[in-house]
Amino acid sequence: MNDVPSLDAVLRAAHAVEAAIEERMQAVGLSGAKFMALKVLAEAGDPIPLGQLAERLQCVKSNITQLVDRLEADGLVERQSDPRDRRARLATLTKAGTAAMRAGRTAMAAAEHDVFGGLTGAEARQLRALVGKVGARE
Amino acid sequence: MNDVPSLDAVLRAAHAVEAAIEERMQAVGLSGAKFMALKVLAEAGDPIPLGQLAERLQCVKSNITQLVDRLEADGLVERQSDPRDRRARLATLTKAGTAAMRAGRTAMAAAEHDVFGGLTGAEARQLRALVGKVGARE
DNA sequence: CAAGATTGAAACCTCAATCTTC
DNA sequence: GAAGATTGAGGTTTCAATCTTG
Repeated sequence: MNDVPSLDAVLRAAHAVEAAIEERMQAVGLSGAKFMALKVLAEAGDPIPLGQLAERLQCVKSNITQLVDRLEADGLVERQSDPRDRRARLATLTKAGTAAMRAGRTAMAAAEHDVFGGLTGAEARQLRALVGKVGARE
Repeated sequence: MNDVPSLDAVLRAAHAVEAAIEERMQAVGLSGAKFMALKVLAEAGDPIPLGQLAERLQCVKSNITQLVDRLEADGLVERQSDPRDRRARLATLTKAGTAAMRAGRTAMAAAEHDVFGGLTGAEARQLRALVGKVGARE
C-alpha cells in the first residue's frame, strides 16, 4: 500500500547507527561528538577559530563553546588567543588529542563494521547512494 | 583513503530526517519525543504505567519521568494513581493531548513527504528494505 | 529483596541575550 | 553596528542512587 519507507523504520536504523558509534567511542574514552571535533581539527592541520569549527560541524557556536570546554577538561584540545583578532579563540589539538583522534578513527571503522556488517557490498553501495539523496535536502 | 564515508552519509541523512520532524512538530507545538509518547498513549487506549511507556518508547524510565513532566506542564497528559499498585503511576491523555496527537500525525506525514519526496517509488522501496537490515541486528 | 518511579548529575544540542572587539 | 565567543535557560537523553511499595 504505502511505498514510502516508514519514518519509524528509518529512525530505528538511525538510532542503531548512533548507538553503535557511541558504544565504540566509549571504549576509547570518546563520544561521537568529541571525535567529530577532533577529526575536524586534525584535518585542518592548524589551529582554527571556534566559529569555523562550528561551521564545519554544522552546529551553532554555543554548542562548540561547551564541547571545547569538555575537550579541554579532557586534555585533548587547548584554546589559544589569535594574535590577528583578539575576539577570536583558536582551538588546537594536544598530543593526547591527536592520539585520541587516531583511536577514534579505528573505533569509527569498527562501528561501521557493526552497522553494515550484515549487508553485502552491493547493498552497502545502494544504501550509500540512497541516503545521499535523503541528506541533500532544502 | 576514504576512512568511513558511509557512516558520515548515513549520519547526515539521519540528521536531516530528525530536523524535518522537529521542524514540522514545532509548527504544531510539539517535539518528536512528545509526539511519540502521545502516539503510544493513544494506541494503548487506556492509561498505562510509566514503565510500560518507557518500554514501548525503548528508553529508560527516568527519561519518561521528565518527558511526562513536560507533557503534564503542557496540559497534554495527566498522571493518575493506580488503584491496583500504589507504586505505579498511570499516564493518560487529556482532551488537548488527543488533539495534539492528531495534529502530530499530520505533521509526521508532512515530514515524511519532506524527507522522501525526492525519491522515486523504486528508490523508496529499496531504502525501506535496506534500513530494515540495518536496524535489525542482535 | 524486586519493581515502579523519581531525583541528581552529566552529555549534547538549541535559542536568545550579552560582552568584547572589530 | 557587525563579528566572535560566551552565558543562561530549556529540551532530550543516559546513568547511578534513592524512595516507596510489593
